[in-house]
Parts: sequence; C-alpha cells; structure tokens
Amino acid sequence: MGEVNLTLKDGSTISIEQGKTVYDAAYSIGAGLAKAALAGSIDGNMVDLNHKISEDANITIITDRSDEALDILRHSTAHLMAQAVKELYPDAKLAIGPTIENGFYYDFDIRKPFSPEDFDKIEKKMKQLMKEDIPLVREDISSDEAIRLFKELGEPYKVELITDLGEDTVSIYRQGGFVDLCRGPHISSTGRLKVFKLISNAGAYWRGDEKNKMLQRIYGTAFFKKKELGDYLYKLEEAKKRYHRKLGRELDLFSISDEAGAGLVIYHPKGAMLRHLIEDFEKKEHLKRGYDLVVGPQLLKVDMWKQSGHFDNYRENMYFTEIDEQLYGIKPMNCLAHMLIYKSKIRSYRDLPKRYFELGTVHRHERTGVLHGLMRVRGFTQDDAHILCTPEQLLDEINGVIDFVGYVMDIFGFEYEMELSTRPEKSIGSDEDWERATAALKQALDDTGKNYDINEADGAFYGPKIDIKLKDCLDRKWQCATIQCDFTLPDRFDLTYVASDGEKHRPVMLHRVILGSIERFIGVLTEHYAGAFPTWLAPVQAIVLTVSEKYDSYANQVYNMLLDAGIRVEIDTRNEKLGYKIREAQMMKMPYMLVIGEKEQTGGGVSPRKRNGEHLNLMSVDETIEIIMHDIKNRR
RNA sequence: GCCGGCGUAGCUCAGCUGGUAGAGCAACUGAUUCGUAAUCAGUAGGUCAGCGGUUCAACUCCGCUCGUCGGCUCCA
Repeated sequence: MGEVNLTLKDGSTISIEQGKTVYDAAYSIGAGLAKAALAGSIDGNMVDLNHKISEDANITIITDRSDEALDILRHSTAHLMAQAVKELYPDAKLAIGPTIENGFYYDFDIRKPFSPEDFDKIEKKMKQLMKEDIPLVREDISSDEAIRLFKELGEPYKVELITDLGEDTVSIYRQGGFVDLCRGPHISSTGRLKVFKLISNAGAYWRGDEKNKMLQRIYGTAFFKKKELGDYLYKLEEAKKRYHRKLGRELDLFSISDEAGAGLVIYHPKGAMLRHLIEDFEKKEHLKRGYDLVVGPQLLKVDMWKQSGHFDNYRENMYFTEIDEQLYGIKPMNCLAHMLIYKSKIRSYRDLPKRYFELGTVHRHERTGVLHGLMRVRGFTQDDAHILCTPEQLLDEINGVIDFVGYVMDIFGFEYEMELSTRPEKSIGSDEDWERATAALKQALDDTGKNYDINEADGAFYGPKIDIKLKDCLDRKWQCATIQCDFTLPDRFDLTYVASDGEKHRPVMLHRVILGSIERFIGVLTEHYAGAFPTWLAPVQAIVLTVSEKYDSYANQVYNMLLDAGIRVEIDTRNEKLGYKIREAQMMKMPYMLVIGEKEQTGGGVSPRKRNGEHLNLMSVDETIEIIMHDIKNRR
C-alpha cells in the first residue's frame, strides 16, 4: 500500500497510508480534531468519517463548527427518528426524510396518523437508540441489489425512488436493523445525536402530488447544544408575538369575522388608515413614473371571461352572480377592463408604452385549507398595472418595474428575494415569444447585480415571470411583487398598435404588481415592524396625555394645534393616572406621547415621550410638531 | 380540497376520569385629581363555535358542519 497526499484547507499537506479513512486523516492532524469530526469533504464531495481515501485529494474535516455540520446532524437525526418510528410502528413505510431550513422531516405511509401524543413515545425511543450508540454504516450496492433489498423489507417507496434514480449503484445506510436509501454523509453513530425535538406533524402527498397518497410527515429539529435548541424554541415563541393577526386585534387594525365569511377582511378605523396611507403613497409613486390611474368594474359579463380564457382556466376560483338572466363574473383579476381601455382607441407606436394602474379589488375562491390571516384571503386589493409596449420597449419596462420594486422595498426596509420562473410544460405561445420574454426578464435581473434563483418550468401558462418574495415572522416566504409577461391577452383581445411602417402590430403586455396584495403586504409589514409602524405610517402618530383633569383645557388646545398641523393625533383625558395612560399608548405602539401637566401648562409647551422610552425635555408645541413632521417627511 | 391540532366572557386562560361554569385583564359605576408601562372598590358579562347523537345527566364522550393554527397541494 502506498501513501496518498492530502491537501488541507490552509494549503498544507499531510500524507497517510492509502485506504485509511477520513477519521484517520483527522486523527493524524490532531486527536482533538478527530474527536470533533463529524464528516469530511474530499475534493468538494461530502463523505463519511469512515470513507476510505484512495488517492491524492483536497480534504476538509467537517466539525460542528462547519456550515454543513448542522445539515449532517439533522439528516442523521431524521434517520434516527425513522428508525424509532419503524421500531414502534413496524407497518410504517418509509418515504423520504430530508433536511430543511430549520430542521428536518420524514414522511411515512402509516395507517393511523400520528398525533402529538405519539411524539413522546417516538422521542423516548430515539433517546434509547441514541444511548445504544448504534453505528451508521454506509454500503454501496448495485441498484438491482438495492431494489431486491427494499422489496424484501417491504418498502415500496424506496423501490420507486431507486428505480427513478436510474443509477447503476446506490448507497444505503444501516444502523442496527434499520436500512435507508441515502446519499449521505452521516455522523458515525447515533450516540452523537443528543439534542433534538419533534416539532409538528402534517399530511403531505407522496412526491408533492395531490393525486398521490397522503403520507404522514413529522417535522423535527436538532442542534449540537441544548442551549441552541432552547434559543431556537424561544425565537419561535417571540416570533408568535409579532404574528399579524394577534397584532391586528391588539392594535385594533382589522378583523376577519366568521359571520362575514372566511378570508374576508374587515378594516377597523386604524387599519383602514394604514391602508389609506399605503394606497396614497402608491398612487403618488405610480403617477411619478408615468402610470395612468384607471378603475374597472367589480363584475363583468361572463362572455368577457370566456374571451380572456379565465372561464376555461380559472372558473374554479371565480364567484359568479346572475342578474336579469345574465351571468356575471366577479373579477379575480383586473386585466379585462384595462384591455378595454386600450382597445377604446387606435393606438400608435408613439403612444406606447401605456401603463394602466389600478388599486383593484379582486375576489378569488381559495380552497379553505389555504386561507391564512391577511396573507391568503378571498377578497383583496392589488396594486395592479398592465403595461402595453412594443417588443423593443420590453426590457426598459421590466427594468423600470424592478427599479420601482427596489425603491419601494427600500422605503419599508425590506430584504427580498427574486426568482425567475421559466416556461412550464403546459403553456401557450411561440418559442420565440418565450425566448425573447425570458431573455428580457433575465437580462433585467442580471442588470440589478443582485442574486436571484431560477425556478425552471414554474412560469405562468401565458408567460415567464419574476417573483419577489418577502418573509413573515416565521421566515415563511410570501410572494408580493411579480412581473409577468403575457402572450395571450393581447392576442385574445386583438390589441394592436400602428407602427412606423403603417402596419398593425401586436403589443407586448406586462402584468405587474409592486406590493402584490395590499392585504398580504399589510400582514407582512405588520410583522416586519412588530406593529410599531414608523411615524409616517402610524395610524395614530401622537397622543396627548394629561396628568389630571385640571389640564384638560390646555391639553385640548395642544391637541387642536397638532390636528391643524395635519398630524394624526388623539387625546386621552380619562380620569386615570399618567402611568396608566402611558402604558396603554405604549401598548398601542404610538410613536409620540405628549405629556401635559402643571409644568407644561405654565411653561406653555409639552413633554414628549417617544415609543422607545426616550423622554424629551419640555419644549414648545411648534417644536414638537416640527419633530413629528420631520419623521413624516423622511418616512421614519 | 387533504392530514393533524385547537375552538370556554371582548382578551389570556382554569374547569380531574360526564353531575348543567370560574380567574385575571378589559368594559360599566363610584371614589381618588394623581407626573412617564397597570389607584381602589363595586357591577355586569357565557345556549362552553353550531347542529345532531349516546346518557337519568354532556363544556366534558361520539358524529357532522363552521372557524382557526401547523403543514401538503394551489397561489397575490
């Protein structure tokens, strides 16, 4: 046996006997490292500790401090859980068990769904298996052999996976009597899995297809240290305090009432004010960018929905109503009226682009299980626009929208992710159209210099799109802005413009929203600010608080001065102690509390207290107004 | 739509294995006139989500419906 040379991350090299393992390599660097080692990486490929090294390579030892370590730990914990489940419920069939952002899950086909009481049993079993310190052993075997093995074990899902992989060989991992198909790598034995917790269970379709059988999924998480798990669970608890429905009730912004119907939002005065402020902001920003404000009707005759294709493709999601023996569809999208506006005149290339903007309220019949607070509702208002332009103008228009999104998200302080979705299997339009539009979207994304993901085959059936997603308090992503190319509508409605050649041409259409749905945006925004809206957006910007009734008259003067200055102000002259009033205003997350007592009355001013607890000294009312106006002007 | 959890006063929650409801806060009334996150006392408030079933008896058990939460699928 010869020696092999291994190059470490820092560029130094070591040599070990050929056929020795990654663990041996780690040991030769240091006993401490060997002890901490979880796995290794050979020329960029992740491998187990007992992987035998056969030739010269670059090697990295993965310890719990490596970025990949948590993934390995969680993946192994998923196996541990699966082993526990199989021992407790031998009938359960294994499906898949990957790691996800904050943990892992494993899907099982099992007659009786899991309930939270089962979690204790499973966790207990996992702890027991952990104590047994069972080694996880990798084996590379031929696919045929693997299929035979899993057939014997009665694991049809694994057989299906291996068959679909179509590889000559696959790797399996054994831990005691438990066997799983897995790419690896894994930690070397179950004894190293100490900190884990099962979080929730849920149904999940096999391979994500609702035509397939529903499997039972258990979500869990794992960490290296108990404290990390504790921190994670604490973070989840804290996040729940920012949940927009809770804040919506506490701040009296909105409600969703059983009586009115699921998924229908009722805005209370403060929520309606917030919405008004956002809409007002949007109208101004759109006008600045050459959009025209338009308004379409709430329902249109069914013939129009047939012409647009909605009746064929979107009927399940639409509400209909019959009046005078005429069927009408309540709009689920705003595009139709915009088509009619375009068609109301002959358009020249000189008129283009046309940008029609509408704060359009739409209704969609969403399936009951998908409704979710303000994030997913049945009636919502989009900041919708349809841009009709020549093919040559397309790129500029897309760039304009992306800039617009960036500008707006910056004002609200959002980080966002962008995704490009390309042509799906079921789609219409010519290859050239798709290519040109996809290229334009991609070009525009590249021009931003920002990262973006590509979702292959995830575009709309009528065109490719860019989606922009924001995160909620639990880091779940919600699509807000979207920019979609549409090849069907200009065609179906026979939209044309006269080009310089005097001939009629088909315009290109862009469908886009910036905030998406105002409802969803308010939901995300509420969680983003934890309800403490910046002064320019706060439904109530300041509240005048009196120390006692003796100062009511002066306090009312101050209140009127702020009102005259255009500040959204309230006054609290109730017969309560100052501390009580402060507490209440604080819980309502009001940006400015203006205290008025003896000192202020004689001095002719106010003592402002800011939401963050900061006291400002006695100052004149004018000065206070100036400070608040400064916040508003700077959108703080 | 599917899988699982939950649904008790406006809010947060008690209510053991069935014997027909309780607290704190909020609300209302009264007293207190009070300086930066809760003054004290009293009063009122619930067809226990709805409907049906089992039972002498159901908030407690069963079924269905509605709503909601966590997921899956779908989507702004």
